Amino acid sequence: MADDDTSPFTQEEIARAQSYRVRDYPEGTSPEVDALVKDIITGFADKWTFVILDVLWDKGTLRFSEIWREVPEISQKMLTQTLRRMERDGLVIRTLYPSVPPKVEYRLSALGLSLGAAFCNIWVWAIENLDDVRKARERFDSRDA
Amino acid sequence: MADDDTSPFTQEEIARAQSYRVRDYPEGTSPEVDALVKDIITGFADKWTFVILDVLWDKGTLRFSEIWREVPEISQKMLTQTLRRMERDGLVIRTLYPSVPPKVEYRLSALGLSLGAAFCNIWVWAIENLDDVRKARERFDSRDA
DNA sequence: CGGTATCCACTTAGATACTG
DNA sequence: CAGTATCTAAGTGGATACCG
Repeated sequence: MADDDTSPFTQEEIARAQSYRVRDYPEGTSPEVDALVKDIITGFADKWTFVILDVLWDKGTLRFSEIWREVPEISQKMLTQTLRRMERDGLVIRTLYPSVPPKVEYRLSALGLSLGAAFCNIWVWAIENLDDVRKARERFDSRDA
Repeated sequence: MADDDTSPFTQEEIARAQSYRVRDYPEGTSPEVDALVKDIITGFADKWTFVILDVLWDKGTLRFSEIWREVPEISQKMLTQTLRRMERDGLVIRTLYPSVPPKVEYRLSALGLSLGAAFCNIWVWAIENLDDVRKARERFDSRDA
């Protein structure tokens, strides 16, 4: 949003909003980079990626079954799929111990760790604004009661 | 992740990751709050919400058709749906001018603005780590060539 | 202009069965 | 244990037509 005085927000609101933000956008991003970035973001804007990132952030290194225990609502298929995609994107490191039965461990890479840190702000936002969202929903839903 | 010395990351990697993060989690979140927060997050972890949040952040106040012009790939149905949900969640403010033909303007609420600020970090992360992700993908894809 | 309603193609994800 | 393969139910989103 432009930082001129057409802003519909008070200084206080803006300051509060900015408290969730660390850095400014880099200058002069090309439309091409823009598109790629949007691609990456929308690719990661996935329910399970979010949850698994959170779990690995909290617990460190986990086996496949241990992750599953932390997130029982996920199906085995989706867990495998999500982990595979995160591995492909360089977010998690998969270590296979060739024993019988096999043992596979997952942990965040440095890249995944940094993405987790970025997501932290969203998490904090959600906690701090949970009530406002709830109230907004109630207000909206009771408008046509 | 636990901050003990079992961490698989170097101090530098951790410092770098933390540069995307503003605040720590609040202490002692209950499992109940946890679930609600996860709900909100996964509810917002949606492709179009992300894009529209970005557009309104950049442009300020826009009419329905103006948003659509900024995001031509979206269908009218999804645009309406997404905007409606964002309005319900208190993220955007919808102003209807009862003229003929009707004119409807959308802008971020203070709540939406603060969520946008939080998402800013993800955006910055994507820009700065675009290349690493691309390389990781190439490496992964060429492993079984 | 800014929607809503309907229909339909396609994707997605859960359940189940099987395997190295 | 940690997957893969297959089938199917449900959900999602696009196209189209129409409306205040």
